[in-house]
Amino acid sequence: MDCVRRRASSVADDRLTPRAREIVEAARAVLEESGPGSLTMRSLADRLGIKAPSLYKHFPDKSAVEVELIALMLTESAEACEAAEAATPGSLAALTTAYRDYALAHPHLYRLGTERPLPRHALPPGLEDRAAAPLLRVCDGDGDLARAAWAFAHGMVILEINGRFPEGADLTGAWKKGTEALHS
Amino acid sequence: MDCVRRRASSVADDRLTPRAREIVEAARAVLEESGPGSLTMRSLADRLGIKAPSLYKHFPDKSAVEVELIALMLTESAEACEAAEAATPGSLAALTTAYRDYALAHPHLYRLGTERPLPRHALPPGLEDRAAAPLLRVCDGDGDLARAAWAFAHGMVILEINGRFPEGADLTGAWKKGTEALHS
DNA sequence: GTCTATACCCGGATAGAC
DNA sequence: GTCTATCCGGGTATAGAC
Repeated sequence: MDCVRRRASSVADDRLTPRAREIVEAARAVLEESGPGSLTMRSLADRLGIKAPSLYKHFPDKSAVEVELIALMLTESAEACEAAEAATPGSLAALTTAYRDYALAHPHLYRLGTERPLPRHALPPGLEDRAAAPLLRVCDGDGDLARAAWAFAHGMVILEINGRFPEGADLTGAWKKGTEALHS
Repeated sequence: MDCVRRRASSVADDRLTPRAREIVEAARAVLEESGPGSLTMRSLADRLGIKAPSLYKHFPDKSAVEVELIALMLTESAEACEAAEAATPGSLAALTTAYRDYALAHPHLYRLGTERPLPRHALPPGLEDRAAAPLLRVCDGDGDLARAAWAFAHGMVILEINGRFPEGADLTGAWKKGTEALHS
């Protein structure tokens, strides 16, 4: 199967022209540095050294750019989970740790990719399943358990990103308790 | 202690003038009907039959209105959980069910109350603790477990609100699995 | 406590020249 | 593929009269 070598692309592959890929990378940089409220067509153009109207030669509208960012996040977090699974097969703890680390390293991107319904029709085929697969394998195909574990991990991550836990609370205990309870 | 009877206020108590309370109730209605993007000072004024600038006689700015909405959400969800605890003491399932029901009945309000850091300085004293107390009691004072259970419940709720689970997936199985695993 | 008028800023997006 | 010029809408918020 290694004839189908998978590229560790920083931005989704053939779906985009080279220039469009550069734009998405710039959008990602703006988003991660300054948050979603600062990602505008103007700020994006500024970072690229062009004017905002030029962007519309490459994307029909802003939401098309955002879709690519969402696809990017899903791909990267799937890759992170696949790597964790490869390193420590069958471990829910390894998976949740990888998931947490990725999300906290890219909070704005993670949020963008989870705060709205998936634009399924516009995503690369199979991406959603790919992102879900490692967790489902760890749960031995138990979809209910996998969803519960996902909810736990997402809840922990997003509550932390949103600053909802008290002050400097140490959350490793909560991660441990939850992961062990759902264990697998 | 019943000399300190607690009112089942629809909007936070003495913190606000009667007119300000009406404004918050209108804001709640707009938010729940049309979503956060539609809650503007203009739309809020429209619903009240006044002009937007008049609102600034009652609130210094828009965020002050939002703080009241957040306080409202926390109070109501705490009340829902307290009622569930009173009806079925010691049951995590009863608690998560009440939490879920409240959140899904008021998705926009719930989201507003969880998507950003708590404005702790502006909230009624003790409200955050009150909201956390029932879950902490069910977890026998185990803070790590309580946080894990909260993350699970919030994750389930917010992923459902955000339309992230596949199509018409039945989630009761996942709720059951997660609640039993964290059991208490 | 409400009004009118208005300032101010910012966003997405289009037309048409080069 | 980029530009300039521009439109259009929408938001928060203030000043000052009544």
